[in-house]
Amino acid sequence: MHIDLRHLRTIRAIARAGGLARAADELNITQSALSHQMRGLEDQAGVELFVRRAKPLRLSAAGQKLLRAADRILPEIEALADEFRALRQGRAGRLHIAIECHACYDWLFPVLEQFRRAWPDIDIDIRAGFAFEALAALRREEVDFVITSDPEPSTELTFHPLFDYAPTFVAAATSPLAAKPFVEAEDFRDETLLTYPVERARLDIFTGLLTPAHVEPRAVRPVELTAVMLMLVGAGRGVAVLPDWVLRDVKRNPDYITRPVTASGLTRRMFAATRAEDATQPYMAHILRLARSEPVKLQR
Amino acid sequence: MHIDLRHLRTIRAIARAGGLARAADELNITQSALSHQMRGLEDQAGVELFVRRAKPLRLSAAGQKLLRAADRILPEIEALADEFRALRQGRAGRLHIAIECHACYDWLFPVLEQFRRAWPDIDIDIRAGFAFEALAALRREEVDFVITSDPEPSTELTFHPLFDYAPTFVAAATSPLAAKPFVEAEDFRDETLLTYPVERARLDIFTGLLTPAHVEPRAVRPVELTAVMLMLVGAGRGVAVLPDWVLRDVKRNPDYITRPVTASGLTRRMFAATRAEDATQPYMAHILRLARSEPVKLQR
DNA sequence: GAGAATTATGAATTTGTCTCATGTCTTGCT
DNA sequence: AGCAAGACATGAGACAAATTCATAATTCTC
Repeated sequence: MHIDLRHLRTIRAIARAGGLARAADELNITQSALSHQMRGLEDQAGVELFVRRAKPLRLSAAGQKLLRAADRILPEIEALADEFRALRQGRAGRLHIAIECHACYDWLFPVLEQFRRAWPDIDIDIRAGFAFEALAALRREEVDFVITSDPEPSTELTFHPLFDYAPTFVAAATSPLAAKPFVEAEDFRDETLLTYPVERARLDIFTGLLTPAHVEPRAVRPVELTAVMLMLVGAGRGVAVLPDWVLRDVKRNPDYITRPVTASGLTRRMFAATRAEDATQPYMAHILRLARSEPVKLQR
Repeated sequence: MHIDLRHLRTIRAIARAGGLARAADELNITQSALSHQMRGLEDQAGVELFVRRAKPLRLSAAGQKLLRAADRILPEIEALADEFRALRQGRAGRLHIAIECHACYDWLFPVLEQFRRAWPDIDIDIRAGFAFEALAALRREEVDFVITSDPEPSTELTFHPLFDYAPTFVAAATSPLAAKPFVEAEDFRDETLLTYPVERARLDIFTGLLTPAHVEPRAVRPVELTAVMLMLVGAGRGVAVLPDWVLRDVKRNPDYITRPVTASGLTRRMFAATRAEDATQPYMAHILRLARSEPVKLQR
């Protein structure tokens, strides 16, 4: 059977207008077309849709079933069209985020909380960016927003600078290194270094200091969670290098000391990557604005 | 926007099959057609429906919305088609009944109760047939089944004989007429006659006796309900002529007497009228069978 | 029962959908 | 890295279907 949305619209118009002629007017087609159309459906379905004998035209049992179906289905189609419109206008959309940076959860959650309120129709999700190549996933549209500190030149992707941060050394207050105004590569030789469990190429302390200096810490211990890492540091079980914003609370804690890495301090820049085509979306502009301002508050 | 059920079926097949080519196979259509089709909707709606860059093909945000809509809407269409099929096969249908005969409720309700159980998909309704021309309404398909004792020749309508009944005189046991073996026209001259509030042409006692004999009762008092009528008769406030099946209980009640009307008794035949086209429907056959057997039980 | 209004019908036209042939892109293999 | 295989895109033409136009047939109203 070949029921079609057109038939639903037509039966609805006929019921509303109370006749083919008026309904045709309403739908901006000829009365003839409606007659043919309904006739076609009647033939296909093998049922009478309305009682032709009587004026005003009345719907038959089958016609009423059709009408009820129309009243249920057409609004759904309308809603779908609205959703598409919203998508096209950028009111709705998808924002699946991949973070290559463990410590970024700290500022990302507050950012998303604000964003969610402003853009209720955007579908938000976060995918831990450690199991896969985040930028490749971005290119393949598996995610839409990647937080990374390693931009790579690309015409397809846009890298939006978010903020600068200083990978900062943190140790227990009892550490001998507390005596130094800053730490340097050699200082790590006898330390247990606590890091997130990712490849060294994505760890600031290795890319920015230890790898160029060819220094290997006494031990490198992977730790998943920032809070656990800080706990271990406080207990003197190791030292760590973390973004400054993570250490905001720790700086005021007498159990810890924080020191710049090298005399001048390391400086890194955090980026958000999007596909170039998406970069103009209003909601992208908004989350970028939030992702620039929110972490800075944490750094102060 | 020109969303169509075809698009819903297609997106569903694509999601199920995991690609245009396989989906095309499933729908018995070329891959090219699907490509064109989806492209057309994308152009119209101004949204991307799936991520083409990656294999296996994945639905975009918009595509997923479309798919969800399809999963909600297509089953409704299926259900509608099923209903049409039921209507065509005569499993479903409408049985709106008009009765011109007040006393017929007595047997009609038990009949409908049985019928309802056998044909749950038939839409049953009763419309008191007093306010309008029942047979005209039948012709105009405002009702589907008319209970009447006045058939009129028609090619369009079919009159199915149901059963014969005897309009029977009933009075209080204290009535002087109790002495007579039957009543005749002259006996009404000094009586208050209780009747249903309908035109005389539809009252058996007038059409069958009083009008031909040119006898006018002392008074004619309209009463709506059969039970009330019998109560008034029992109290000696009037006499009535009612179908025999209504008087089944009264016959065994010493407060009442019942007598044939005229020496030979009146005999009338009850009919059910349907449109000729409907007469072959299986459910019509069923209700006719019930309407023939049930009243006879009441008459015994 | 004539006129007005409404629906039905048939042929022609327009519109839209599908297929065919082929191009382009992605991917997986060596 | 290059090539073959698989999968989607594209354009032109064939085909089907929906619509229109013109007109006939109903039904209702006065």
